[in-house]
Amino acid sequence: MPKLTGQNTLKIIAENLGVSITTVSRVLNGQSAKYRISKQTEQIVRKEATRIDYEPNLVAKSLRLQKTQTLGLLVTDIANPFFGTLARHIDLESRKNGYSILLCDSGSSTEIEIELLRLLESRNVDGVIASPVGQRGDHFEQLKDKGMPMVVVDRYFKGMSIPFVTSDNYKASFEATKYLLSKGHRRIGCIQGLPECLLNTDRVNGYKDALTEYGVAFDDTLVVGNQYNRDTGYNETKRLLGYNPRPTAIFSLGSSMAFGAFAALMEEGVKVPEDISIISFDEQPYFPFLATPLTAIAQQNSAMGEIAVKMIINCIEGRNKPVGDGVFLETKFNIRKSVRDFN
Amino acid sequence: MPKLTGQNTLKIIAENLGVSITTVSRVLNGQSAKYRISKQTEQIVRKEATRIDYEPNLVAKSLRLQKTQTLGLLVTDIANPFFGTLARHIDLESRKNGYSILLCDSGSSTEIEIELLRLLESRNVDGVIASPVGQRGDHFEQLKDKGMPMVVVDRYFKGMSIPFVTSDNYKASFEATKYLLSKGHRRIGCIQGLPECLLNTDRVNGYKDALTEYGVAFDDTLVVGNQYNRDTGYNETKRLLGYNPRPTAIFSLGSSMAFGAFAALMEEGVKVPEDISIISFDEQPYFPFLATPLTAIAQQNSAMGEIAVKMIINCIEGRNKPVGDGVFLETKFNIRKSVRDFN
DNA sequence: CTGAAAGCGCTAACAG
DNA sequence: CTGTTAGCGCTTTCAG
Repeated sequence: MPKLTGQNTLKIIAENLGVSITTVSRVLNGQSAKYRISKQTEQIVRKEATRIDYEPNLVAKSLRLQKTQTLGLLVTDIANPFFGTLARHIDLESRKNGYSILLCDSGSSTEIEIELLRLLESRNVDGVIASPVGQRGDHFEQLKDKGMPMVVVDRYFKGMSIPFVTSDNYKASFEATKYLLSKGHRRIGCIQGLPECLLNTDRVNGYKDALTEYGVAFDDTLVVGNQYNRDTGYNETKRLLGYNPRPTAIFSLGSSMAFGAFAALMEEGVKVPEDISIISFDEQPYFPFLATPLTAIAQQNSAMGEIAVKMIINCIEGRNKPVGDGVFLETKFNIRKSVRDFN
Repeated sequence: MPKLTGQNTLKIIAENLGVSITTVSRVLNGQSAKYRISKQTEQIVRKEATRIDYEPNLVAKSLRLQKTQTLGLLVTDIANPFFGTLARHIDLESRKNGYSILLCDSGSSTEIEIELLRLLESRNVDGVIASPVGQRGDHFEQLKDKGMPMVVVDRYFKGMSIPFVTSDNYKASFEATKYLLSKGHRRIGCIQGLPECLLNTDRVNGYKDALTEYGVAFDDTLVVGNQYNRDTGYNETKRLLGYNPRPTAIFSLGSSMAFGAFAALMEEGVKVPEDISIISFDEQPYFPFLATPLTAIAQQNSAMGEIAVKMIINCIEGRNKPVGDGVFLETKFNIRKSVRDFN
């Protein structure tokens, strides 16, 4: 009696049945019609396959086809809910299209990022969706130039030739700042992420231009921070609190920083929004339930993931549908209770 | 001039150099000494490899070695910060040991879970770390019986033969409930997750036994809910609010449910802890900053991930170090402001 | 309608 | 010290 469990192969089925491996392969790949395989042969092959619970060896298939049906997902921190949500949608959408996800967390280290990119290449992923750590994207461009389909999410670079999906950062930032200005704020601290990152620059520019529109002189000492993380928000907020005159509002260019900022404020006993106002770029589900519900710019998380997958699959499968250079998604401004109205 | 970019192979190096593929393979795998390859040969091989920027084809290697250096990570929802954090540590620890992570999000669907398990098998992962959806773990046992190394995190099953890492759920729940009782609460609503899941049962039992210790009769109408998600917390809280007499406290057996519960309470204008108290099993970073800072049971997230990886690698590499049946990690009870003291 | 044979890129006997 | 050969499991010409 042939074996029932374990690693079955086409060969085993073929031997059990006395047909060729080729035939089994064809049947199981739905090519019976194409090769005019007799209904009867097809029947017995299928039957035997289910009987021994055959599972194709995708590694062998990958090697042969030079296609792994795998996408590399490179993020800076999968524990960050922003990327968690993104990953979820990327995972779902990928699976729908027959791809699996190889997860890589760079921990915001460029060095590791480079290493991981090599790993993904070595593992022959069909494409990579990445949210880069830093300012320079040379290693991304390099990989892309080697022919690896790539899509960048959230962050992007100056003069980058890689298609990307992100939010309309400039516009969202511009309007959030105008909102602050319209409420009478004139001295607005801005906690930024990676300074040279285009994502960041766009947000900062939105902030600046809004000030200009209101005839408020730009004060570069008010723009602080250099990392998209909680500690930055925390530390820079404490620094801003020491300013004289103290800013009346803080615009945080990321939700982790906003969280850190909020924590610092609470720790210092500074009341929001009475003593200081705060707005966050990027939303979190718990924002409405904080001690002071946070006003925030919500990004289209799920759309971002789905579009990224669609773009990369377009690249991979070389469909004619034009792959845009980049997509800027609309954001939603959720006004809550963290901004004081001076009017 | 030989090519410089693209998919290089051992063969290319061998041809460029006029040596055999075997030799190249040996050098690049650090077996020069073992095979007494001349320093000179080693030199030129290494040089050529870096010159053409050779990257081994891990798919081919996997097929040949019957080992993919890949771990399947199966979770119910990667967007949930609990799993996000877990994933992060699993990813880091895996990479340290030379493994990559194939991410699979079941979306809490058993059907998809089964499908994904087959996929992971098909992809020849060396092992799987899973946080199962439901009550029954048959498909997990089946895969394990086929010889797949497996470790279960967070959740676990009755009579399961798969090693697991989780928190000391019973004890943590027992003590949290006692805390509530010590503050004078006698009517304590309990929002549970999957009823038949052992993780849940343990937590419910801790709750029950604490009541018993305080001589409080167990009222099964007070145990509500059936899913580890926000909606459950939200809906069941609204239901509990309708009870007469109304419970004075809610013990939520998961943080997503606690979040939903908190949202429901705020929406209904019920004050925490004045009108009703709340405790959450499982901690979230934002809990201290909510409108009422939530008292919660913190789990050892990072340790859980690291231990899971160590366990699975032990299984895979069949080291002698005994792999325990299961590990129950200590929890930490973080007392904040969400429990009213009736004393 | 079916099969034999080659080969994806790699490692590991075995041979010298 | 180095090379030849076989083969991991699969798909795909090519041949019949």
